[in-house]
Amino acid sequence: MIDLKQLRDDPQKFSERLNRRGSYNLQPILELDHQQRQLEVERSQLQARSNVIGKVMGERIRAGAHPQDPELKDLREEANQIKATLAELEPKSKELKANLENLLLTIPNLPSESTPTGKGEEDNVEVRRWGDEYIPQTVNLPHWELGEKQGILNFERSGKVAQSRFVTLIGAGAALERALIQFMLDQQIAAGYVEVIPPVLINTQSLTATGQLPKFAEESFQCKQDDLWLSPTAEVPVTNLYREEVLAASDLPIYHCAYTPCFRREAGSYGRDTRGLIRLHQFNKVELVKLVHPQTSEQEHQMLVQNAEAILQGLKLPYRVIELCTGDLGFAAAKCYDLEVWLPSAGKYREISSCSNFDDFQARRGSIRFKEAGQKGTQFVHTLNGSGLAVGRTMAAVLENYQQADGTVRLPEALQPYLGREIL
RNA sequence: GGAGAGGUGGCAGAGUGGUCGAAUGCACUCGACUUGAAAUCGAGAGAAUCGAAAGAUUCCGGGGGUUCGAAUCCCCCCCUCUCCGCCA
Repeated sequence: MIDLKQLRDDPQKFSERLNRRGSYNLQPILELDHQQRQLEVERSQLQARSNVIGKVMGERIRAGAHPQDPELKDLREEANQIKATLAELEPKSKELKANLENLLLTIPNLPSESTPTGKGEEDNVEVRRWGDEYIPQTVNLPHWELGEKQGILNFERSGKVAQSRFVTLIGAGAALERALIQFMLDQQIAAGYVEVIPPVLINTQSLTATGQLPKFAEESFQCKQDDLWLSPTAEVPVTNLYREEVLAASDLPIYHCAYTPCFRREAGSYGRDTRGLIRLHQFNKVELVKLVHPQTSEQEHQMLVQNAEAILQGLKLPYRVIELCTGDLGFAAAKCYDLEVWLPSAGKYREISSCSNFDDFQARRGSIRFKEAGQKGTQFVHTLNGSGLAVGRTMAAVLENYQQADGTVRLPEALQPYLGREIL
């Protein structure tokens, strides 16, 4: 959530920053805010008088006054008047507040100063490339053909069990998936992340806090009977572990890694990536989540990206780092780097990790605060997260980049100990 | 699913209609004592909103109600715990 106070104090500057993303009309928010505050002044003055009356009557009665005394009767009548007026004001005030809140929830985060300005994908900036020398020189089978040929991936039967865009991993395929997960977790735990296995059914409040709701409801699977949703990413449950908490400054930074299945409806992606492991309704991911002191969040973000890169480097998979421009930035993000792995079947780099800094946007929506010892008041933490990595896409990259002329796959050295073999 | 108990400040835990934003303990801050620390003693200190400030309002799981006045009484919902049932 954006900071209403900041918006109010300097609407001009605020909308300039926001409009680097696209065009947003903040006028209705400012107007509602103004009305709401006026009403609030009126309401609180009446309430103050009512409180005084209550206090006075209490004192009199305890001092032995009779409730039927004329003086008390007058007070009681005045209080009843006030109560009637308040009863008219309150529904209005509630409605204003709700409308304001609903509007605020649809405004995306401000891009950070350093985020490049641009309209869309084409304006993203390549930051660096790694591992050109590992790009295969020969033309190989796409991973889904290879996987089906080897009998380690099965899409057809998965469609029977669920729908299209689901996969079943079989034999060495399942083992490879587990090995990748284990490898990723081992690396991230060594890098200082504390592993968690969170719920993957999550409530509406949690999705609202991290920014998936209310705007992107059609992206998630919902269990309507229970107000629960299937987690689209571990970002949601892990960040929400700390929702509505006041942490001690000394608790920060908090680093978590989490392996979870992720579920996405992929509404509106008909016809895109219809084959293979690239775009599924259910996939596995190892996620990195950080809650940090605002002063450190920029460095923490750089480190987070490096932690994700370390997995690709460990697997010797060629990749590049892209910084997203303002137009391509996710709803809640202030700054974001994507890691894109080389995918021979596509002849291009494909996203395999997205590492975002949300500043205090999610923390404000979820009320995740911290307190500096000895200081008054609280501050919002900064939240960050990134994939470390998307497991299915990593498997696709391994199968394609490590394919040999005879149709076998020579496993990356880092994975060999996990699988107890060199060739797949 | 059935029966019972409970949800109070960062944490623990009192409080059953009026001066309760709330005792007490822990943790926290400042001061004294000490070479320093610990221990001890004294003082301070909840959060949010509006306000330049003084101050005002709100907050005792959530929502409604009774009352001049609700943490406290009534209704609904959610959550946690215990027992029973079922189940991996």
